Amino acid sequence: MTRAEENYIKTIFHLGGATSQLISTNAIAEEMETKPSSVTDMAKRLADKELVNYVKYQGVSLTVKGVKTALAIIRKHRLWEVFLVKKLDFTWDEVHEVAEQLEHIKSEKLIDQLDALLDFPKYDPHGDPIPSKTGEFKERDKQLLSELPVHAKGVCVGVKDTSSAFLRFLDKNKIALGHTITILDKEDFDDSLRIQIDGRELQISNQIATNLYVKKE
Amino acid sequence: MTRAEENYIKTIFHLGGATSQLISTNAIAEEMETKPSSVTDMAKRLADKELVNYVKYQGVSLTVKGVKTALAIIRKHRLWEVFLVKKLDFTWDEVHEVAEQLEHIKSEKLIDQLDALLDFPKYDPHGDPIPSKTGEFKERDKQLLSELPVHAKGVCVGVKDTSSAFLRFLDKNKIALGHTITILDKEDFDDSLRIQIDGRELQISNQIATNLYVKKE
DNA sequence: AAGTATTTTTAGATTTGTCTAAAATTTTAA
DNA sequence: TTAAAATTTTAGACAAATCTAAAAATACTT
Ligand SMILES: [Mn+2]
Ligand SMILES: [Mn+2]
Ligand SMILES: [Mn+2]
Ligand SMILES: [Mn+2]
Repeated sequence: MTRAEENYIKTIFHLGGATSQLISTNAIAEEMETKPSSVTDMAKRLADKELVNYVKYQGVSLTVKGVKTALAIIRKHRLWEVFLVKKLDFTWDEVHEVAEQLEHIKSEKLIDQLDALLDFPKYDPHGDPIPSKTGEFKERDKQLLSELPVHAKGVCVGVKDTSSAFLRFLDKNKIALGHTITILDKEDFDDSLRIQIDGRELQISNQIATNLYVKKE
Repeated sequence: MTRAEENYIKTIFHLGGATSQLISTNAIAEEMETKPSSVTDMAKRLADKELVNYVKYQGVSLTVKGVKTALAIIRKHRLWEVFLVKKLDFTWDEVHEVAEQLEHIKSEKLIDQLDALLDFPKYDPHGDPIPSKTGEFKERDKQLLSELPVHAKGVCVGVKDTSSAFLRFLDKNKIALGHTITILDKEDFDDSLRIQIDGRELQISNQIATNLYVKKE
């Protein structure tokens, strides 16, 4: 598989998962910052290789083979992200770009040994689950902080927005995965929240609360 | 720089080093298992980018910029090889293929941190020197085992042939870098050697002796 | 249900990197 | 110093991946 093919497969998985729902040419083009005509060309190529089901004018969905491929790439991407943070002192806003390159390295032994070196991590630095070698993959039980009622308590387990800007904002405010958050108050006017985290009190906007995943407890 | 360009630069360095000696189209094609016409095309592209001096019908040599590029790639290749052996339990005959992929990953921080993680190694698993961040690069003081006189003693510091077959042969016979070798006897007929290594006595062919580097002591 | 807007595909072009076959140049050897 | 041999370049083609512009199909709206 070429790098371009792998990137398309990953994007299709990202947009549609393992479902048979057809993903539109336009949606893929948008996500990959390319043109719909390029997507059509690739859709045909991937269909030839039996990685996607392609229905003309309707879109594509991953085949079983396509899903397996996507999970293998995602596994590599997330393991590399863990490596960069745990072993090479990268911050969680720096890892994605490099992992985008490393995920295409072809060596089964490399990824198995990396997994072992990192002690078989279950989640990547952004809280996303790492598929097992055989493609096992379960989303964590989580919800957006904004969905929690007042006085509820939850552990921070992930981020929805993975942009550098958002991640650095969280760093600056010392909000990290693993911390427990209690909702002290909700402002009806703008849906902002007063929260307690790590002994501190903090006022956060709705935009923040709709991009932080917590596990209710 | 594209991956193909990087591979050409690396090959040209491999064949001609930093000298201004012109490397022929044919030699490059042979080394890269491609066709001379493809090499000509690439020679022009690299000349446009001022990475090589290209003299029509004569060959190419690296510019200063080209040498700098080559050393950066070689640095990455060799650091990754050390990583694979030291951190991921690869054997020295398995690393090259994967390092050929990893050497093209673009991230300055990645390679600097890797260097630190490995404790700033000076040599790769095959005894080849690792260029510094600034491109400092000195060949080690070494000679072929076959060039040593009878009764001389030397420390094994590198291999000339880096094929899997040769490296596994050395493993099988417990000949590793760092071991001290004493030449007990030389057979005139076939230039085979009787050597002492690690307390053992061993008979090795001239083919082995002309592919093992030692540092005389 | 027809007409308009949107989406998707096709057709044709471009870039990178490769190839084969033929032409040009250089090297070797009589 | 020519002729033959070897090397190198050119010309033209091809595959992958992309683009633009135009045509075709689908979706929306009145
Ligand atoms: Mn990522
Ligand atoms: Mn991630
Ligand atoms: Mn190598
Ligand atoms: Mn090496």
